[in-house]
Amino acid sequence: MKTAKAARATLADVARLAGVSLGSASRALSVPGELKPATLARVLQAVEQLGYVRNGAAQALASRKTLTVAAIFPTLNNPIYADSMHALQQVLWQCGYQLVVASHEYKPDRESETVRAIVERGVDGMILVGTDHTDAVFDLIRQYGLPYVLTWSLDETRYPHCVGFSNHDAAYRMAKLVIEYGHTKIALCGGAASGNERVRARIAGTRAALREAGLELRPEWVVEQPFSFEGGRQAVRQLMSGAEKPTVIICGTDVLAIGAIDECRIRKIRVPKDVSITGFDDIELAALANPKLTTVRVPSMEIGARAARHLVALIEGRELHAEPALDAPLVVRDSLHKVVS
Amino acid sequence: MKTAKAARATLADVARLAGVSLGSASRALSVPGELKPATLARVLQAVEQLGYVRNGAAQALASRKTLTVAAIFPTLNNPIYADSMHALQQVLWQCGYQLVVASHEYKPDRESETVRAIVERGVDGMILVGTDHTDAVFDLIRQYGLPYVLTWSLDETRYPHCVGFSNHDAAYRMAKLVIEYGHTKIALCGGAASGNERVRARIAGTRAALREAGLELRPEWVVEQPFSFEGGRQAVRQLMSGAEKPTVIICGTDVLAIGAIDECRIRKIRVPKDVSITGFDDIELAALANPKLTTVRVPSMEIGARAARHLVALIEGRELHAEPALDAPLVVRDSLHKVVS
DNA sequence: CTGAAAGCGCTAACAC
DNA sequence: GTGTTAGCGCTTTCAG
Repeated sequence: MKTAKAARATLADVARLAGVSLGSASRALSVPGELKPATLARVLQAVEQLGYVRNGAAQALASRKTLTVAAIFPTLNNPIYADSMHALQQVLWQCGYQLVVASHEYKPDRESETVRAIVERGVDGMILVGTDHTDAVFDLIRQYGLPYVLTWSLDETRYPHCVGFSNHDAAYRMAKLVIEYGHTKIALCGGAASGNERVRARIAGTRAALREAGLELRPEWVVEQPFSFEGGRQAVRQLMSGAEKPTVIICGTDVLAIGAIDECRIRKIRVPKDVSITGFDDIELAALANPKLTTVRVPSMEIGARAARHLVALIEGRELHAEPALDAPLVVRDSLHKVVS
Repeated sequence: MKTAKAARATLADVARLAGVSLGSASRALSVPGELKPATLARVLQAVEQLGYVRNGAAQALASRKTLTVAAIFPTLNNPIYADSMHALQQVLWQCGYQLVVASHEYKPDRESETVRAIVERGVDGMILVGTDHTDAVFDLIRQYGLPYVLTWSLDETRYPHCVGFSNHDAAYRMAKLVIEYGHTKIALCGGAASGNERVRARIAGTRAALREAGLELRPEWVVEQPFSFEGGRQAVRQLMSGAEKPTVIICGTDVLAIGAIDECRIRKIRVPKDVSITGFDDIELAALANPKLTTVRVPSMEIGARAARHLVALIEGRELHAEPALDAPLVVRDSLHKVVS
């Protein structure tokens, strides 16, 4: 075993020990095919002997490649993003890239600061969630010609490198189903719409379906809550305390929906008997909730995996088959009931 | 707005525009206090005008600091790790560090490959989960004097930079409670013990409590399953199909426990009436399960936050108050019943 | 307080 | 094939 304190060996050390030039040593590691087997072997042997490990900073500086990409998520512990990041990282690893992650907690300012810090540190590409970002964010990325892909959404943008689905359409289909089940007293619980085209698109999709059915959302039945169990609870308190109560609450995310269900349980409001509740995301929890959640299945993992592959292709200048819009099918379970009248 | 194609401005460009030397420009960004306000202002103004952004690779190469740390988790989408990573990232961001993440999917080989790739890419420090790692991992890290902190566990190590709790003790306390509730027919469902001192310590803690009570684990009631809902389901199938059945299944994680509960529901085995089930982790889901899970509360977020602070202190050579063992209290809910005999 | 200059460790022409 | 030689963009002595 090597002594701990030894300064990290450099490629020059390797070259010296192997009795070859710096250039050959470098080539041995990057384009081994271009070396005579004998010299290659000597370099490799020296590498082994010295326990040589490349210096990424030097490599990045000289080659202008960091072999690193960044992903910025709203938050890292939301299961949908955790799943997506997991898939993302797996694919990047296969492609030989490292993953830097950050989160902005839904604060636009934090996002641009984060992008700046990351561009500064150096990455070859970037993955962002959603299509709605501040000018500061786009300016920073474009100014350096950094390849980037937008995820989760196809709404409100014409940028070609998007990996996602139509939130509008998914919400539209869910609302259609709700209406088909006979509901007319419909409430909506979403998150903050500002800087988030996904919630806007979902609300718009819902509205579109209602409009077609000649229905309308009452302003007092549209509530905006943070994306948390508590947010869902709060929504129920607000929505189910008035004189007239909705027969269904369409929630913008499963987390909200599950919080809402739990609050109903506490208040002895039966779901879906007294009020139906729908979600969006289809996190694992959705199938374990009681009642099981009727929701929209968002392919988080696939988004991550595809985004990774697409970004790497962009970075490496490979041919890009355009990404197809992903499916986000309705998952009909138990939390949405037909209205009996 | 600057033209998109412009090559990234360098510090030399800034210096030239500001009419100062490269050195002064550099100092303006790193030690602004040592500059005459007037020159500082000129540099800053040039930076602004050029839209200058530091080149991290060059900075890292020259300063031998990457301002980046890596965290390697078993998997990124397990909620306990996602929570921990979230807290970790938040604190690192405050400290001015970026976070590189990777996962090894519980494969020892993948872990060492990952560590190697990360050391190569360059980080100032590293966070690992658990104390049990292959020699390859420790050699790699120590050879370069890379600061590192171990998390989640205090068991089976004497390394001073650990942020975690005693899994042995927590499991011991849970088993004590189970015994106190009158159970004697006790089954255990854990994950793979190899390369994972947390599951070993939990099993050992459980055994210790049983031994004190003159009880013993029957080999056929100790099952090893992957950490997934399906693993928990499988455990129930295995454990509850024999002639004699346990009255309680102590699960090594909440995910396992919730899978087990769900399988019981499907098979009409009442929990906790027919069989009690306990978990470990206290993920959000634990309180939403039906019945609510009796479990051990693992402070995932605090582990992340403390690990980040500790690692940064290590990197920056600051004084290190030793980290205290964290609390992992029992959370008594509904899934564990007293045995009525 | 500021300028000059020597690298940091590696890649990528370019010759041989 | 392999060696030589410029840099990559920044930090950091060392003078002044």
